[in-house]
This record gives sequence, C-alpha cells and structure tokens, in this order.
Amino acid sequence: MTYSSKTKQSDISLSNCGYSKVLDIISNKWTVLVIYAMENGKIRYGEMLRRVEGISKKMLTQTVRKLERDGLVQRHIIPTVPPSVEYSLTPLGETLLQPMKELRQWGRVNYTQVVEARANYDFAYTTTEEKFRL
Amino acid sequence: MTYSSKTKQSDISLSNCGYSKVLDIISNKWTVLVIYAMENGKIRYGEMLRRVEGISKKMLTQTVRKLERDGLVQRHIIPTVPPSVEYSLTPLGETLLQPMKELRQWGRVNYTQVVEARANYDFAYTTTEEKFRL
DNA sequence: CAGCATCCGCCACGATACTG
DNA sequence: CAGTATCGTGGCGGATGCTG
Repeated sequence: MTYSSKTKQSDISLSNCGYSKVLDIISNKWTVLVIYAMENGKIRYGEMLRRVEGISKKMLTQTVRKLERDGLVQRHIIPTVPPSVEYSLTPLGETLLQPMKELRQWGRVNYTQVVEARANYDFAYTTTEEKFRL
Repeated sequence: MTYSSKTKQSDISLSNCGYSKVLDIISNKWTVLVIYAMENGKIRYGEMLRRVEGISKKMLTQTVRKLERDGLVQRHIIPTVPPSVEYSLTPLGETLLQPMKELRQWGRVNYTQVVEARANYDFAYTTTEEKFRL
C-alpha cells in the first residue's frame, strides 16, 4: 500500500510474496510500535499517545485507522463527556503478535552485532586521511 | 536508519524497542525481497536483478550495500572478465531467515482476511450516493 | 557484467492550529 | 479527550546515462 503496486508477474514479486504482504501492513514508522502498545489489552487513545514516545496525534490516528481498516484493531467508543475511546487488537491482530515478538527477540539478541558490523564497515571504508584524525 | 532517531527516552521508544531495531534493518521497499533471493545460497548480481521483479540496479546495489554494512550479507568478487559478483547471507544473516519466514507464513495465511476487512471497511465508509452506483 | 552519477517527482511524516 | 485540517519538507525511490 505504501508503494505503487505496478509490478508484473515473476517468481519474487511484490504482489505474490508473503513478505511483501506483511510489509504492506507493518512497514512504516509507527505501526509496530502502536501494535506493541496494545499487546496487553485495551488501551485508550491518550494513553497510547504517552506510551509511544514521539508520535504525534496525527500519526497515531492515521496508524490506528489503517490498522482498523486492515481488521487488526478494534475501536470502542465510550459515550462519556468528554468522550473516550479504547483500542484493542482483534483476534486477527493477536495472531500477528507471535511472529512480531520473534522479530523483536531477534533484534534484542542480534542488534549489537549489527552495530559492530556497521562500525567495522565504516572504519574499513574510511579514507586513511580521516583515520589519522582518530 | 530510514528515519531520524531523535527520540527521547520512554517505555516504548524507537531507540530501545526490539521491533524498531529490526525495522531499522528491514523496513524498506526491497530489503526483505533481496534477503529472500539469497535464502537458498549464493546468487549473482544479475540473477538477483532478474529474480526480484521490478527492482532497479540502483536500488539493488543500494540495498545489498546496506545489508553488507549491517553484516548480514557477504560479497564475493570473482576476478573474471567481465567480472562477476556473488552474494550470500552471513551466519548472522541466516539467523534472520527464521523469523522472516514466520512473518511470510503469517502473510500467506492471513492476508486474504486483511483484504476482506479492507473491503468491508471501505464499503461501510462509502457514501450512500456512491453505493447506489454499484 | 556490475556497478556509479545525477536529476527529480512524490508522499510519509512533522508541526501547528482548530473543533465537538 | 480525541480527534480533524492544512501546510511544508526530507529523502526514498524511479529513470536515464556513463564506466572499468
């Protein structure tokens, strides 16, 4: 969705690869964090705004609407004054939690190695002139 | 990487959440597809270009360089004329394959439900006037 | 064959202000 | 409290052309 889907048929295309379909859903800045905020059950709009550091009201609304459209999130409006709204994962949304947690686990375990690899790479491709400044 | 990392500390921030760290690596248009292309072992540049439908040379090079920098991919230059280059996953890169496959599996199993949910949502929020045209 | 250089359009995202 | 409306922008990604 994020990108135009004008791709022809092939063995690995954006249209028929399962990866792409998932990316179509979760590959943007805030989606996974918002889902993450709901992993323990119902949560109110304002509470999410506080828990997901750095997100703006605009992006939170936009993200949560998209997830609702995708059938991953439910929206419960509680008619009080002022109104409050609770969000939670649907059963379908819950099923996404498991694979996501494994990815998170991978990140926790391996990210330091990635950071090291980057440092090595950057050092190796640094000009000798720049190296002398260290 | 895709986005600026100017976020303060919090319980869910871009900097300390495992999800974000993984997204930092795989969340862009082509990365997962390129990794996918290497899941069965060595593969040459031109072969990837053909297998990953729709990717341009620029983006393939860019993606593969980033993965190399992250320590997930190895580059083997074979000194022939004209030169050929083989790419393959590193041991670290291989470890990412498992969680990625589960995500792909999730996509295969559940994507149709997502598509249905979207159709329902769009229909529900279509104006009655537009509905009459159906 | 396997790239790199350049130019450019587009849209995801951020900031700000207003509302029921 | 939980949103909408509007405007501005950075940089991702596409297209094209050139090299060793």
